[in-house]
Amino acid sequence: MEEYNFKEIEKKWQARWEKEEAFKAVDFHPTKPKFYVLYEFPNISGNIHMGHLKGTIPADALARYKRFKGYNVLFPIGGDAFGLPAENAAIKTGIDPHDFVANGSKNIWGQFKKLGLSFDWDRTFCTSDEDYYKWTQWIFVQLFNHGKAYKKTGYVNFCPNCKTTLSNEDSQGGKCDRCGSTVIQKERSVWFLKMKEYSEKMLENVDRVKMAEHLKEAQRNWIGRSEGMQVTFNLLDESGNVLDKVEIFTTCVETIYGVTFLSLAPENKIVDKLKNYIQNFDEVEEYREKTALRSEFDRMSDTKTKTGCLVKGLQAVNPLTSAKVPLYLADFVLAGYGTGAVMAVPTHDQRDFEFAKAFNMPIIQVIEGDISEHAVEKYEYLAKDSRLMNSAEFSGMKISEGKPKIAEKLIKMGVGEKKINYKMTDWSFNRQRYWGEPIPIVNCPHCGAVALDEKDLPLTLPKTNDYLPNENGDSPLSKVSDWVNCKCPKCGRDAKRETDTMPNWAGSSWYWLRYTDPHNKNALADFDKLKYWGSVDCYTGGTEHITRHVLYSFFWQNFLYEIGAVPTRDPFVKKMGSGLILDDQGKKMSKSSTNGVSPLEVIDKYGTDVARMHVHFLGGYEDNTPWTFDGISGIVSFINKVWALQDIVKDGDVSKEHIIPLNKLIKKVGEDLEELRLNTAIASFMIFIKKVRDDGFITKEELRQFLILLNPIAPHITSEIFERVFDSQILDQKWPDYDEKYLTEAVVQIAVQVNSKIVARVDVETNLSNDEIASKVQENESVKNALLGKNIVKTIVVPGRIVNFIVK
RNA sequence: GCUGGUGUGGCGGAAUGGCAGACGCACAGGACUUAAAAUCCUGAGUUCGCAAGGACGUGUGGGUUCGACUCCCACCACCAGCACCA
Repeated sequence: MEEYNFKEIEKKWQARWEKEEAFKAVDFHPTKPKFYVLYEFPNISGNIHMGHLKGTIPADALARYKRFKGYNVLFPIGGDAFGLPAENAAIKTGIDPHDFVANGSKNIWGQFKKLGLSFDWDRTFCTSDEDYYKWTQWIFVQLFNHGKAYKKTGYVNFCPNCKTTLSNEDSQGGKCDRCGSTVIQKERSVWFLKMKEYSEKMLENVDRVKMAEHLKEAQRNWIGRSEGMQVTFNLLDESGNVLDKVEIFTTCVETIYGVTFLSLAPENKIVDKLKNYIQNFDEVEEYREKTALRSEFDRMSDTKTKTGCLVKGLQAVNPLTSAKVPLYLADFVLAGYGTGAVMAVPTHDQRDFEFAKAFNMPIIQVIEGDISEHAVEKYEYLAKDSRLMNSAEFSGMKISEGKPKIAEKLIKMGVGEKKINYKMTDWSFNRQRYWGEPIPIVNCPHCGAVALDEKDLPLTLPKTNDYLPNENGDSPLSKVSDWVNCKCPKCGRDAKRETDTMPNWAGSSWYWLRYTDPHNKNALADFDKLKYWGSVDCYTGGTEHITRHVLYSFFWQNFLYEIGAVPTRDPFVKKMGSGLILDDQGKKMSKSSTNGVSPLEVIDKYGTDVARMHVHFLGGYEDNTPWTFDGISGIVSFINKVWALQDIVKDGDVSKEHIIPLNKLIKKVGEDLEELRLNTAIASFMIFIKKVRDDGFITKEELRQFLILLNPIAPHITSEIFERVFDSQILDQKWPDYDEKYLTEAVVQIAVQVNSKIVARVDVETNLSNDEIASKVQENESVKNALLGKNIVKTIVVPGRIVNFIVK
């Protein structure tokens, strides 16, 4: 047998798969059940990197496996193309982003083909294709027409480097998601999508979709649900007349007897409303101006120093105690969360504790615990279920008992109601960028904001060669005046188009739906096709998108479901987060990392099957694994052994020597593929091949089954051997079944223990009963000796594994 | 700080509460070879011992159990998410 020429053979099969369109998904297949596997489509930029290899090949293995199992598999690919790389290239080199994407997608898909990925190439598209973004715009119009998109002026995240507004999701950790610059706050008029309304539904998505716990937790954290109470405090003037009221939000209503002041966000409107009663309004204004200058990130990163400003002339009344307490403005109180006002309980909230110390405020302890150094905080006293004190009739009660009673009293008095707050805010949706979907809105001086009709979509992006915002920070589109000036679709008078574009996350928030019907001209996808393909059964991709893209996806799918555009609420049944390939510094391996290894290099040197298997073998799909060439020789040697099976193949059905190893292999590999635990699947292939090589033969039937099992992991070599030996296509084969009765050997070695200490290992027939096993092992000399003169008080038998005699 | 996760040889990593370290790499010895590479065989957790064999071993300390990497409690370290969210 000649050596395995991976270069030639892998190329041959890749060409054949492409020519024969081997992996086309069939809409409405008459007999096969559907299975939808999705890999997070790549950003159209340069070349593929290790992250793509790590992310795609397990999905490919799953897709190939499910086809053998008789499923009609949809495994599509596309391009996330409205994004930074194309725009940056345009700014830097003047290349038209349309061309950049056309070339870039061709390049990256070509490289995917070299990975031997079994995509349905008939369903590809980029988010920047006109007949795709037509429907992204259509979704925006639906959001607008259903009151889920609105424009509002206020302080929003702004990246001074990218010169664009950003959403919270794009500013995680106070850094711009695209360039890493520190995000500042800027006042602008911004389009928002009412994502916050969907908080509960999105939390339900999080619960339902199968995902690793840490991913669910990250999402729950981001949505930030918190149950509490909204309580009304009356505001009085100096002489005690009720002027107004202020609502506060608290999750710790049990501490209400310990309130010694209220803290308001500097932006709180009540201050303006009661301006005339405030004696130090100059001071108040000065404080507000000072805090306005600090960016929100600044305010949040400096948590040590507490600043504030007493509002003189006003006081608040604790509804339960009637105690009059002062009012402060404090910049740690965020205007955008809850009511922008909190009750301060210095003994049970560390921030209030520090504030009270800084401003010499009185403190009242209402829950037992040591308050000499720190406040006794919620997580602490709740865990202990401590007792209340200084709380009138509730004193002495445990929190678990007192808290609901205090809440009930406030509700009865009409000054409190239960309330749920979320950290997640509405999605700030427009960007001052060229390369994005134009927002299909016309601003008419008479009709206001008017959405385009469906017949006028797509609103295409005009060509330009000026990709920078103007000096006011308006989108580059604002400079294309013959595009901007238009007629109002409603009244026909002169109007101007919205010139901002959508964020790069817009197109990715629904793309899995389009794959079900990518060429549809009349709808985002045919409803029956959406129904047929349903939710994505397994969605693989990076974990870095878990609190961005995946949450946006939940949001949009919920909305589309509610307006009847799609038949399912959950976009995905299961979401798997691909681990990272790390470089030798333990950092994410990327193109920019100094010692980044390109998958193309590896393929060139070792072949695709080896590269794929090596990455699988490095570790679990969801684990981060450092890249190393160490160990790749083991895979090379395995592949060579697979090739050499052709030398020892002989005619015949499954032999009695191999029937058990083969059945075990079928079971193990199938289970591992279901869970994408491919490292252990590979280990079991190695064990099997060792066995047949030791025996010096493999029968044709055994080889047939072996090649099918291995094909999802090493598709090229298995296709080639199959064709050579069986003169037919492996893709037409069915996944072999295993038989329970061939999973255990007739005789197994079990360990015999006396008082849990191993004294012997004994071969035992597997068909014996527990009692028979116990007496059989006692025939063994070492066991006999160990039991000599002892009294067996208990015998534990675990068939196939262990016998333990407890003696006295 | 809060939340979630992880902790196993020299390394990557296996183990439904039942023989810890599968499989692979690296390593050592051997075969083949003039030699090397490749290939094949053998060995190997640590430690004491020439050996037979013994002791100790899954981050640390306790517990439950006939039996714990696995379950429970406390602690430590690392990774990730959130972080003045009331």
